[in-house]
Amino acid sequence: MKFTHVDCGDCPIRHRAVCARCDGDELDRLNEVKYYRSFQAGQTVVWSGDQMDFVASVVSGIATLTQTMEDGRRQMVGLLLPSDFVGRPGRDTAAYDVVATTDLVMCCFRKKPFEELIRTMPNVSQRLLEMTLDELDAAREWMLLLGRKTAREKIASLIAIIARRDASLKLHENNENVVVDLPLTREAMSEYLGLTLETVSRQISALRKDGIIQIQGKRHITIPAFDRLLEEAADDSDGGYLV
Amino acid sequence: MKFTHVDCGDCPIRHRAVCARCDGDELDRLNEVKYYRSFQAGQTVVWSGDQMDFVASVVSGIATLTQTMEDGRRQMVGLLLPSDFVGRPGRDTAAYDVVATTDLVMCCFRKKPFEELIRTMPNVSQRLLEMTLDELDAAREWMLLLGRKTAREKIASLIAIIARRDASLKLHENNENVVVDLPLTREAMSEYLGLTLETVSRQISALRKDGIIQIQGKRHITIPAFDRLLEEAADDSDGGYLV
DNA sequence: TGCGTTCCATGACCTAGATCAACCGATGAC
DNA sequence: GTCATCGGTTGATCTAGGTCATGGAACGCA
Repeated sequence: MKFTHVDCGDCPIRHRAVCARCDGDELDRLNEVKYYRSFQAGQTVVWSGDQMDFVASVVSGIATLTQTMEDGRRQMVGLLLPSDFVGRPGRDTAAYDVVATTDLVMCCFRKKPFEELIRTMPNVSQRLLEMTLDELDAAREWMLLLGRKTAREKIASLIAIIARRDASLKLHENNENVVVDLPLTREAMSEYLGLTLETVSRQISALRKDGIIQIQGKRHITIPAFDRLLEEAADDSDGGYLV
Repeated sequence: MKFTHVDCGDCPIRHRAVCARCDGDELDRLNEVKYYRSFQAGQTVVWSGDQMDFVASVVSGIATLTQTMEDGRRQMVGLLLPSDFVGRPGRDTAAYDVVATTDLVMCCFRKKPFEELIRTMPNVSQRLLEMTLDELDAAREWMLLLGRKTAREKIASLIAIIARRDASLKLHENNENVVVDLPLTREAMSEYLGLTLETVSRQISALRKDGIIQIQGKRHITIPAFDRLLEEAADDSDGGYLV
């Protein structure tokens, strides 16, 4: 068994997802059940409770997983950035609303045959286990945020999380003047953080007034000193620094 | 390859954990790296950041996973009941404090050889994937609770969750007079729910005054009508009913 | 028998964040 | 060119839950 790092067939990105360690034969089998789908910003990929006959990884764009209560209260429970994986082998209805917040391209795998591949390709099931464990860690970090952080800390944490995720693409010298484009509306942020959108808006303004962040337009943020943002986030996780 | 449901060697329970589908040979290999550990109530299994050279499943008793911030704020991120699994293949330091809240017996597997078994025994890695996905679902339900539920709803949800978990052992006719023994102190409940222990105490009193629950002693609870508790919990998940 | 300690309940008060409301600029349809 | 909509900001006010403080029951222990 070869262990090579290769792209997933003709996917435009090197998936963190399902095939990082598969060899040629295995990729052929994955490719057989693979197809692409595109969604426009705002479009719903699936509604909670609906049939979901595929699993997928994000190629480009951003999507959210959201839970809704009967009276309309909403809580985001997952944020899908490029290379993230959605879908649950072994379940055939979606447990959450999946919504594209920007234009979105997903690399989908038909569920039934994919489940068969998991059974017969240990590389795929191990990769999936690793990714799921990572997501569980992220969910638990998020639980700390929801349960114990103040509004200001929540905002600072969110900005730091997003900055870290797309920082892997860019280079920053000395963690100064890090630039982020928020991919979420104030409302989506409030659903992420368990706040109202007014509180989100106010706290962003407060961070700006205190010089922690600078804002150009509504979504474009410059962070003069990333360390100071992390202090505001009360973020003692060691993965604190970019790059 | 046989697929049989067997106990894990001489474990006193049928693990939901790692070996539900393994056959004789595979169980032998699991047994080679297996050992038991007991802990007293209150004892710490591992501290966050410490070496953790095993993974384990709970045989009896209850343990909690908790994250602590630098200033002492604490958030529980996992509640381990019998048959639950702890430990992260592929990491060698614990990410959370693991504390026994009652006397606890764990069935441990030495990490290094266990990781090897995952690589070579697809049954084990698939079982682990299923369990991790279940935990991720639970974590996301928990996020909804932390982010959007009121104190009263949080308490009702917690009681319902615990009732459901140990209800699988007992029989209830018609979901009436369900009995639960809370395995947690008021403080531990507050760490679970993202509240203070005073609020927990007050809300439990309120549910008692409103006839949703009855209390004998401090921890023993009778639920006259489980449906009414679920309404209080604002719990629209379909797994709502016992049994 | 008295004395800590642990766990829990409840009262008095305060504050962070929710709620309600007004307003602004950009965009796009007709 | 006007009007409606969407995303965002900010102000005024309210309240759920936090904070601080007191007391009480159960338990172990010398």
